Amino acid sequence: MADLVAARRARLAALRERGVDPFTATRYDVTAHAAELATKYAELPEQGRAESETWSIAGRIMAVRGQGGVIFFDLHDRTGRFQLFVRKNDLSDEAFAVAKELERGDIAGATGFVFRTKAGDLSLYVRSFEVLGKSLQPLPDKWHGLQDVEKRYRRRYVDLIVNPHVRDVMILRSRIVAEMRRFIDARDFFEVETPTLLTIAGGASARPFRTHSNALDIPLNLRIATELNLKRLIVGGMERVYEIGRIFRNEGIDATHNPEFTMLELYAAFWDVEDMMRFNEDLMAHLTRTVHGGETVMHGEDAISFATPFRRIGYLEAFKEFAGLEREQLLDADASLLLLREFGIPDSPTHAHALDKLFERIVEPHLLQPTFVYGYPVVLSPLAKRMKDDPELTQRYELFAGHMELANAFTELNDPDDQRRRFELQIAERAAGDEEIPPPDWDFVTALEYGMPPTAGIGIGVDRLVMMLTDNASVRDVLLFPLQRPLPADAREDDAEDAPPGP
RNA sequence: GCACCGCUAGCUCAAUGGUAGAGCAGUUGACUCUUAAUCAAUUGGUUGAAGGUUCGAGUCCUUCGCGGUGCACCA
Repeated sequence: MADLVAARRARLAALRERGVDPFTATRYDVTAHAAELATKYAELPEQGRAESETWSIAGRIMAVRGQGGVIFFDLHDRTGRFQLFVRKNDLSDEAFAVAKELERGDIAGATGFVFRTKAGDLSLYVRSFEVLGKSLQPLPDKWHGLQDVEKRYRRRYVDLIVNPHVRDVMILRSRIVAEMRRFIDARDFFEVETPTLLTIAGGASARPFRTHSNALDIPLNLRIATELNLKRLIVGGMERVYEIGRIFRNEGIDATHNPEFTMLELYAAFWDVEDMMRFNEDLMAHLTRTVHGGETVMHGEDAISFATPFRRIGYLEAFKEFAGLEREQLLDADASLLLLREFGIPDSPTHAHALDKLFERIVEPHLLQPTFVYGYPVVLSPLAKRMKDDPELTQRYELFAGHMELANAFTELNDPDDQRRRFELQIAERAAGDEEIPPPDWDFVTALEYGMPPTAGIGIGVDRLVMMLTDNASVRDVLLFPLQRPLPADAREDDAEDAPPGP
């Protein structure tokens, strides 16, 4: 290890002796990228030379193939690979000597013209080049890349350098979020930013991360949802708002849960849940079409079609269809607890909790193709408006695909008295031992007392959506820097500061 | 939190309880159209950590660390 770094430092010294210091370089005038050149010169004939056009390309050297008087380099930039061809006879002795010092991992820029080699490969015939940076660490195997998942997550930069697929996924994620914004902005929504630091973290059910404000000397929580603040903006008359923001939940970490994740929440005054369902369908279809390139998405072994309209099934109807269960068995708290035993599921502290467990066991396994499940019981939906003709259910749906929950939407409850009663019920549930129920946010009830227009809202888990559209089974593979336990040597901040990585 | 699996050279991987190895990378040399370049030579190890069993441990046992998967948890 130390030897490999020492060898690279020796190369650095050799470059400096020749008057080339890789770390003094500042800017490089890039006039072309690898993929552009490949497209532009795709028709260049065998042995062709486009000498009249000069290009400058820059990136990381990922392979060096010395051949005596000529050297081939594989240069990688953000668009892909391009080969550089350096010939001793066409450079000064000094410049060729510098080229010979370049190694895998170094950053370089090269200027020249495009030609086709005898082997038929497009390459840049290098007239001049510049060393733009030096790599002092050895890169992983050029053929196998970096396989060790722990190292991939801890040193994502190395993963990105050697595993092109990782970069592709992250670029696709960026495009998904961009397309999402474009689609929403075209429908006259305001993008807003609400606080992540809150005295009461409400709007969902999850344990929050706790922190402390020195200035105010008060405890604070990181938000677990953006819901309540966004609805305050609806009360305030902003009518259509959304936020794509980071949410923090102090809970378990597994293939589909990271403590911090990204959620889109969007609210539209004067819409109801049916409007939202159509919006949701159109958004999903738009994303699969523009970003994924087709309506059908592979999910492991399964093909999932996002062609609209999606399947719709009632919440109670689903239980009936998949397990023959009746309304009373679910909506009665005691009966639902009996069902848990029947299905061999551990006891639940609350009715709401029991229904979630039953849904997960009985219904979710059937939800491969995109499906709206609508009409959630009011006990599960403290912020949703009741159905007009069935007040035990709410105007709420969740969208599932690939057995994963992708979206949750409802017509928002805007009756302050009903909202107050539901918060009071939650106090009881919290007291009954469900630590994930947040304390009530009474100011939100006050906001509703000022009057909120009828409104529909939706939450979409961006990470899971990206998982779906990139066929990744783990949320860590769609996050650039998934949370990892620090290594023992780095666990104590003081020690970490005492021992910087040596030269 | 529980169970199982994994951790060996910079990377990818081998090694019945019996001398820790290969390929790539690196180093030295050859080579003016290579592309996993080739050819010749060559360096490199606290086998995640600490104990234990044994004549002898990468291998068996215990504890610990980190990761992965499953379960539990997670509207």
